[in-house]
Amino acid sequence: MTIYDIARIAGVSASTVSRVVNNKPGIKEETRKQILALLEQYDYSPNETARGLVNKASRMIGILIADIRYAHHVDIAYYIEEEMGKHGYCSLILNTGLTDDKKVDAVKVLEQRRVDGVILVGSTFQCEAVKRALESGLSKVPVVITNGYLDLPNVKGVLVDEREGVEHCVEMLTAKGHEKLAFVLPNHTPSNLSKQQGFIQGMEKKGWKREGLWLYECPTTLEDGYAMMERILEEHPDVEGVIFGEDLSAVSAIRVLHDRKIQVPGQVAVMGVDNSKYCDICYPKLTSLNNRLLEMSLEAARILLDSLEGRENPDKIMLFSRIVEREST
Amino acid sequence: MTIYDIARIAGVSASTVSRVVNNKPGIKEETRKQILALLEQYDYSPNETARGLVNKASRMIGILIADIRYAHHVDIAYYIEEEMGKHGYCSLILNTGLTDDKKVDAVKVLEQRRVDGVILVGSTFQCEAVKRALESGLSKVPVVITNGYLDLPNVKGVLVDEREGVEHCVEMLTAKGHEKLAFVLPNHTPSNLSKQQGFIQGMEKKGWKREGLWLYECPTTLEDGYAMMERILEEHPDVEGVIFGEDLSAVSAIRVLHDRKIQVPGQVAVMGVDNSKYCDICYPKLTSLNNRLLEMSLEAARILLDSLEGRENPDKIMLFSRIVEREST
DNA sequence: TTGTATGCGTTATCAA
DNA sequence: TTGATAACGCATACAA
Repeated sequence: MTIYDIARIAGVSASTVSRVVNNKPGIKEETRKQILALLEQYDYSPNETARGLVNKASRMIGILIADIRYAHHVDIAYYIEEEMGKHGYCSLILNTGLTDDKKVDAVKVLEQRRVDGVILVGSTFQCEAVKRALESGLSKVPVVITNGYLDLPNVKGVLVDEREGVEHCVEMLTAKGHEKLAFVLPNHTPSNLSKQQGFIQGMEKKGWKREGLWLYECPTTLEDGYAMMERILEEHPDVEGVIFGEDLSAVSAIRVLHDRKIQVPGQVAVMGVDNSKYCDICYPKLTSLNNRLLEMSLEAARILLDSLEGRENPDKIMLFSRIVEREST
Repeated sequence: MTIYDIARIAGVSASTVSRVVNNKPGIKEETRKQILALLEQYDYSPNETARGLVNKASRMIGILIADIRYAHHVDIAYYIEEEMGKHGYCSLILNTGLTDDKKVDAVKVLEQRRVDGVILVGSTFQCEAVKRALESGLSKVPVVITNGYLDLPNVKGVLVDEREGVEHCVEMLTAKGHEKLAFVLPNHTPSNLSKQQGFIQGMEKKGWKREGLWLYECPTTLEDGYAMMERILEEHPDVEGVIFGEDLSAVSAIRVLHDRKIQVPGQVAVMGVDNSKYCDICYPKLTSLNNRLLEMSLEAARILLDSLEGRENPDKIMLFSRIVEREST
């Protein structure tokens, strides 16, 4: 059923039907009613593809995300999809993984689909490869990156001061008497590296030497988190607190301590980052740095909508993280 | 940059460029090379919207999901997106919530977008409203529903025998000496109701009367799960086991028992359904009925691809659930 | 091997 | 208030 079909049945031209469909003025009330009835009767549904072609707007946005299965990522995707949906935009969600080539491929897909805007979820997209891909293919559409920044005229960033946040974590733990701390770095994203930076600076303020700090690296899985905590305990049996760069491995670490009958937080305090659902599920409940991912995603959607509708916004917006204390500290 | 632009620069016609772009035969090797170079040089990217219009195929599929934030839903969406992406299809993921009108709206959106196929995630879409919406708008495209079935010529279903699965849970628990069991029903989806049915039948086999069974209802949240378990303990202090229709509330229940120093599974055994990530995060780890959501989603994607590419498949495919024992039973 | 013409379903411009 | 016509970018049948 196209506007031509409807037009033929109604005995009018296609443009008249189009006007009715789009609620344009300048149509006699009588014909409008008649056509509206026909539209209803034949269950007419406008072809968005054709609209997109002539309007040069797909009313779709792209959401690039390393892996939507991470609890904090999925929340972001959910809220963005919901918010954009309210404004008539569909979301094309692409899981890219962490490798450059797949991220670039995903940008190409969005380019072919002629999305009207893009949201990059996570600082992993703050990299040269993505920057170049955006420059070549998507330099004309607004882009928002959460938890990162790309120096491109069409890209805006929503950031969280995770560096400072983790520094506060160090302060809080030492204030509670946990002085011998370790930090566990997840993937090498700019965001994670800045968390590590915060740890280093926090410890230096307490008089520790940079070289002597207990810095570790560990992938974002339960299994790796478990092995990580075991290793820390082996290498530093006197450890008094561990800050993990994300929640999932921290959750496993808690379990290690529990299995070994090491008091949490009595003997060893544990913290995560992301303030995800996992924090309330493990035992004891995990204290975590709330890096405001929810607010960040809503901000990102808002900024993208602003750009899409011609409203101005600053290039960078900064949110402040805060510690959510639970039972593990 | 369109094929016309490239054609003009190359001094050929647009159809020649189109043929090169689509790797069609019947082009002199020399011109092909020349155009390929130009395509590369000018960073040509075919407009999928225009292609979709002429090909009458969007190469997009729709994924309808009540709420992608549920751990088991997001896994499904992830695997479907990945699998379809490999075959050149983009996924339009829409969160519909549980109300009929929003589900119907989502179907309309997919209709307007002229998706080539649809996957409905979860038995919540097995309802009259969705059925009618599909009939009116999407009767021409293949649809696959996971964990449910709709009697429509273009709809195929992938099902899991959760009824039988929960019946086995009852058997297992009673075999371990937990005889006084309660069941907690999440939302009233067909899937959840069949789990409850399995519980009832399992208990009846053990000689219980249907009327005396301890049946409860509880939304899928940590808070509600906590209150639920408290209520069960209050009303039935002699309870020996609880089967929750999904994992999240079960996780909270475990915490209640732990807080009250009630041994799990010594005094009270707890089970969930979905075998989600949550099971490994809580303490003690949660035994859960694996309803094979991962395999189901891959099957759904495979069936949809088969339909899209003209291969036949049975209308229903049944998978069998199995219990994954952890520490809570 | 290549080009011309047409159509996909819309919206928009201009004329009536 | 309405209609004819031309785009939008591409693929394809047919002609050359």
